[in-house]
Amino acid sequence: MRTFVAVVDTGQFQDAAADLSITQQAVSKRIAGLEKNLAVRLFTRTARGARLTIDGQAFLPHARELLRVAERAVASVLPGSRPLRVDVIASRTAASGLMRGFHRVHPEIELDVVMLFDVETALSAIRSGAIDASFRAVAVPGRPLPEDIESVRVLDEPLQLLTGPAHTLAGARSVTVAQLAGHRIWMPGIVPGTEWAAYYDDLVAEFGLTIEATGPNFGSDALLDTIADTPALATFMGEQTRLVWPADHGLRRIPVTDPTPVYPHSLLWRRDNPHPALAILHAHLAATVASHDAAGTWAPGWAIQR
Amino acid sequence: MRTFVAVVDTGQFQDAAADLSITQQAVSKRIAGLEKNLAVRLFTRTARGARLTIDGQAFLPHARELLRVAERAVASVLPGSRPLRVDVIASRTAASGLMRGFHRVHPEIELDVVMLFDVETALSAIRSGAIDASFRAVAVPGRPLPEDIESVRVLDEPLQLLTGPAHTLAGARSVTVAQLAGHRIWMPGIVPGTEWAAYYDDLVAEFGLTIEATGPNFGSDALLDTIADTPALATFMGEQTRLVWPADHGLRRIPVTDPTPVYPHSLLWRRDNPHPALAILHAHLAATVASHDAAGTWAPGWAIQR
DNA sequence: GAAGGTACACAACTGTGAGTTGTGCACTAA
DNA sequence: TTAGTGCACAACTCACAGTTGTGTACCTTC
Repeated sequence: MRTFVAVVDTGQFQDAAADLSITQQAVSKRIAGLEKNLAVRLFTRTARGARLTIDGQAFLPHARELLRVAERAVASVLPGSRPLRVDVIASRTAASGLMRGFHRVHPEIELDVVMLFDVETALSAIRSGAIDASFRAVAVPGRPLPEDIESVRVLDEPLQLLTGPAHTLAGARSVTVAQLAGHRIWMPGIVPGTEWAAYYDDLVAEFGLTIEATGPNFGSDALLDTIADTPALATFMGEQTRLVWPADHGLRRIPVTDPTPVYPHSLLWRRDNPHPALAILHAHLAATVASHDAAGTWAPGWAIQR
Repeated sequence: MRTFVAVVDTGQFQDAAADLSITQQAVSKRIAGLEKNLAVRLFTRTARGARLTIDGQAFLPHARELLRVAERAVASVLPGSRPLRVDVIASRTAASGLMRGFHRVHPEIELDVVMLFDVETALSAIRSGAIDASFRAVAVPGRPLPEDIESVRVLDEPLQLLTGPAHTLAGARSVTVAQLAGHRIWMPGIVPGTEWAAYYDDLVAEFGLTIEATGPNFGSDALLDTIADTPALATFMGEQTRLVWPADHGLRRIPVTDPTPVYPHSLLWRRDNPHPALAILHAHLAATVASHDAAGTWAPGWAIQR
């Protein structure tokens, strides 16, 4: 591809060869090989160089695009000034929504979004420099943030109840936390020891809910399937979580009140991380993000910032 | 890249090897080579397979994108069902605007836009099947359309006068064609024998204008530069042509009236071309395109459809 | 804790093919 | 014609991708 583009840019096999520091014959072979693979003639050879055929013209923008993508791919892991690498707690949560908003405002900043296992993994990744920032809930009891990690609370995401159409509460406009006592709430895939587990442990302890956090996570499809079909089962879901689900399947999202449980997202990063885009990310979040610990909401005591 | 993605998808070197019909050792070598080139570890090897490192996670979407682009690149020249290939008379004209509009409405249709030399080249390319359709002005005198080529007039693009800030007409809200007599109008890069030349020949003959079509085309930058700096010089430009030019440079676009010269764009295609997207393109253009030969406009006699 | 199984890495070997040099041919310009 | 330019073909070399064979680490099972 690089050779093809070089020939297009120079207009000659010979000059392209010089650019690539190989012989003209090698360029000839590469182009011939490419043409053979594609079963198409890319250049018309003349005595004054090479001109693109129509197939070559059609191929050219794709070739350039390929080189661009390849360059970005390499840049994504380049130890030097690689794209800003941000860990989000899960796709389709408020955190990735925040990152989408950031990308809209700053499309020039290259981003790589990854998803790590838990806050511990995220912290060691931040400390090692493997990632630049993480959206997580802090600080889980018994795990104070290290000295060199900074954090700022950026968003409280209200939890909603998700039920199937046959659930007792399916018709409610909203439910109070007290009303949820006695109902089975299913949160599969919550791994003990993670911040999710700590969050729901506190929620259970505070309001006497029945949360079944057991069972493997077979993916959100399986979860939603079960919720839709089981009248006695409900689950919690972030307000901003986008369901990938046929709209008419009868799933109901019901706001929870008195108080509204919110999941506290903080941005974590290493104080001495020199990545220029990191400061822009703080500034963006500080400017765009709603207030937290609002009246009528509940978050675990360890997350409340004094 | 394909190997990397295969390992990610299967979670194991062995299964990836089976997918690719090579040995596990070859996969190991390929991944090791990729990691060496990138100077980064992509997988953590465990006794139950391979898991992505953080660098690997960041790299993965780029790798997938690269494969997608590569596939599209091959498809762009695939003799079978390749993307619809359309020739436009020049970028930044109404024709490419039409194609952008078509792409907005039908993003699922793969397009390749090329620019051929003149209507003759376009016609032979259409007949040979190298391209599927072409936006051109027809029918130039002495060159009737072949029997097997169909055409439909799709757009009349009004010409505007483009002047520098010091030009006599720079302050005018609009000018009549009669007012242009005696002014120097410069259209470099118009090659004799092309449909552009035929168009301007007719325009000159009809209204007694002075059009200097001589001189090589050094690109639109050079043209605009000269126009901006030369008080006695102006040029024509399509109303929908987008200038890539600092807005404050003082260039003036002045509508021309009594009558408004319009450049007649037709869509040409081979009657028996079976490409499914071609019919969609006709239908789209028929539905969205404004009327032509409107009152108060002028087009060459050979272009008027009876 | 020993035995067996799984999964990846290393070593040695082989063959393809990318690159090289050398040359030929087609076209252009003087 | 003649000289010059530009790409293709031929023969050769060697690097390396892929193969077989083997080693090692780790997990599972009894």
